[in-house]
Amino acid sequence: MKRTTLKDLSQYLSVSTSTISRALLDDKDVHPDTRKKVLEAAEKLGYKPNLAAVNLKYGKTKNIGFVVPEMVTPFAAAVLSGVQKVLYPLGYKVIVLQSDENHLYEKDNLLLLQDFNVDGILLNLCHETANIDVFKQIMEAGIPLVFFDRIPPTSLDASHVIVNDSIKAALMVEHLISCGCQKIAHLQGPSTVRNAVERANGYRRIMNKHNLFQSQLVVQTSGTSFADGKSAVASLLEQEIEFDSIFAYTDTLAIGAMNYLLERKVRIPEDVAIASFSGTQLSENVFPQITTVEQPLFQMGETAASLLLEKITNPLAASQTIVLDAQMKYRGSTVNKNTD
Amino acid sequence: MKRTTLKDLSQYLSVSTSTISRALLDDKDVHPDTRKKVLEAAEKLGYKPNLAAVNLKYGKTKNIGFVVPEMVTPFAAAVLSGVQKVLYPLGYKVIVLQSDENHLYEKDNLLLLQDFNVDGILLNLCHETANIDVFKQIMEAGIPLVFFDRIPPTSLDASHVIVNDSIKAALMVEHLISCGCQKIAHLQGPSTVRNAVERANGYRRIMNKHNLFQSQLVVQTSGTSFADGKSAVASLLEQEIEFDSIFAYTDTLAIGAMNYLLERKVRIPEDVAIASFSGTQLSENVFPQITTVEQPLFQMGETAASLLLEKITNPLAASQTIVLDAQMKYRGSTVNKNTD
DNA sequence: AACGCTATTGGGAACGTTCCCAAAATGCCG
DNA sequence: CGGCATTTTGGGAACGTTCCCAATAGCGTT
Repeated sequence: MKRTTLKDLSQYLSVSTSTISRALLDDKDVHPDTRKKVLEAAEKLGYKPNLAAVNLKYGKTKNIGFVVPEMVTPFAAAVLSGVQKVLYPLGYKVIVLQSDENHLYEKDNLLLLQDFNVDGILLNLCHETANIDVFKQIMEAGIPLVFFDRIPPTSLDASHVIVNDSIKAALMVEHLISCGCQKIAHLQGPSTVRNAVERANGYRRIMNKHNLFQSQLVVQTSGTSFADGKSAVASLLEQEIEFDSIFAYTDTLAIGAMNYLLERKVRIPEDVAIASFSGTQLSENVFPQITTVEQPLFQMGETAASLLLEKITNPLAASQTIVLDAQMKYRGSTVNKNTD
Repeated sequence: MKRTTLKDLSQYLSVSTSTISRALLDDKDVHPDTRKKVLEAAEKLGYKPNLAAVNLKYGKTKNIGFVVPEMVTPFAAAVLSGVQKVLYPLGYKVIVLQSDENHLYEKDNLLLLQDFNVDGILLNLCHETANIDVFKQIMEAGIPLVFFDRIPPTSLDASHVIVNDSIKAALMVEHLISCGCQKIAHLQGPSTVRNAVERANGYRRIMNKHNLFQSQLVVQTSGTSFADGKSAVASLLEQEIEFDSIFAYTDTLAIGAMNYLLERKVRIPEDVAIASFSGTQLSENVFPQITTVEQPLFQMGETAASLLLEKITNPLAASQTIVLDAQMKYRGSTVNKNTD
């Protein structure tokens, strides 16, 4: 069961390991005949290079860390698919870690990846500022870091992939208004996340523009779970704050809120219209389907992976921030609100 | 920026690399004083062992493959958490691969992992029989394979983790009957998956027992997506087959079906009760919440990882099949069906 | 003081590659 | 056919560990 090594091939063919290595690596100066012989023998003996040895030699592990707050939501999974699409054909291995929306775990995860000696890290962070020191330390250790979706505030010298949150949030609020909504509640998400703030800014801008803004309509949640969405809308009801629609930071918040309302026989969208921002399949797999800003998640993964590769192959490459275009999806949770 | 190596420490302390290695590995015969010195120096110079070198030395990669049909459903994510819980503290790296419910991709993934020289593979397969040869070949190459959830039919010498599908499915059908259901449709899922067949068996047994079985009530879907659930229930409606409830192979099928019915103003559970089998968060995050057989997913991951570790540390360890206990969860999609 | 223990240390091979450098083989020219 | 350039090959160091084996130091015994 022992793996066949270069040495085995060398013995089998009575040719030095140097030549074999060259033949296998498609080196120019090796005789076509010997190359052919080598390739055949390799095939026959089932030779597979020992990656540990190669890694040792090159000083690279070909491991990439992928750290996300959670994976129970399809968000990270969709991004991961894009990442894998780019990275696997190149022989990279993607190591997935979940931080459980806890920056302490996030720190552990990052340090673990550093121990693993990964060639680079793709990160969707769970707290904007908590681990800045860790990010810095890792980058100083020569491990490139690329952020996607939720990025850190200070300008670390790292690449980022985001969407234009503020503008698309603004468009979504305009849409709600065009549906006849006036009292648009906003479930904002944690203030420790840049995204949430950006989207809230877009919301506020349009609400002000139409002279509809009321601070009490904005509910800040501590997380982004379904439960957070529920408790947010519950608090609105409890305080008897009137609202005819909801714009939520994520699909999960929106769905949590919607379910809470449906339990109370509130009609969607007739009584309350609902819109969100995210782009996971979730918004399509509930009833009614939720109007949302759909982010190009697969593309986000591809882009982040490409940026990381750039940094890996050339550590001096300039950092970039790529802004992807998200799409408006109008669905049952908002349209035809007033046709009853 | 160069990593500090044993040699650096050796030079710094004027002590041989052997001793340093011993001190770091907690070898018994090294003087306490020198050990202390070594540990301090290692700390000070930020020594991290080069895993590539260690792997080369030991002939292990400490990489584990985790291959699943998809990750957009929280199922695999929950199992993965359990796997990580067990494996990460031991220094293993988990490489995640998605097969997109396509056995050709599954094959590619497995071969990729073999190229990566992983120490073992955790696998939830997407087709029972298609890749048996690949499984065999990989196991013959000395890479242990542990199956969870969907396992292959023939008795490969591999460990498995499953739940008792048939019994729990039966219990669920009994529950539906106790809710007053008589015409229980079953969305079966692909016949190429053992699970689906087991659950269908449980269903059929109880239906027969109560003399309720009608073959037309069973719809076999080609996949397990939301869309499959929709089209399955659509075909029932189209054929004008009467049903007062649905028992679905997975949460996704159930939800797809439910949404389709809700769109058509069918009341859940009053007109049609719905039950499923899975245990993902999905069933709780729709309205009404879905009655389901909840599998212990985290535990499934832990168990599978432990079984794999056993095989890794002792290649001659006997294969085991561990059957976990799933829990019945009664929720709004079935209870109080007849209180209107 | 010589001896034999044990506790501690050092030297160096080995893991499987890659690649530099030198050696050998080949081809071509006059 | 000698000499030179060019193609092709081989030897062996290096990557950073671990661990076997040998060497040394320390210490108690007689």
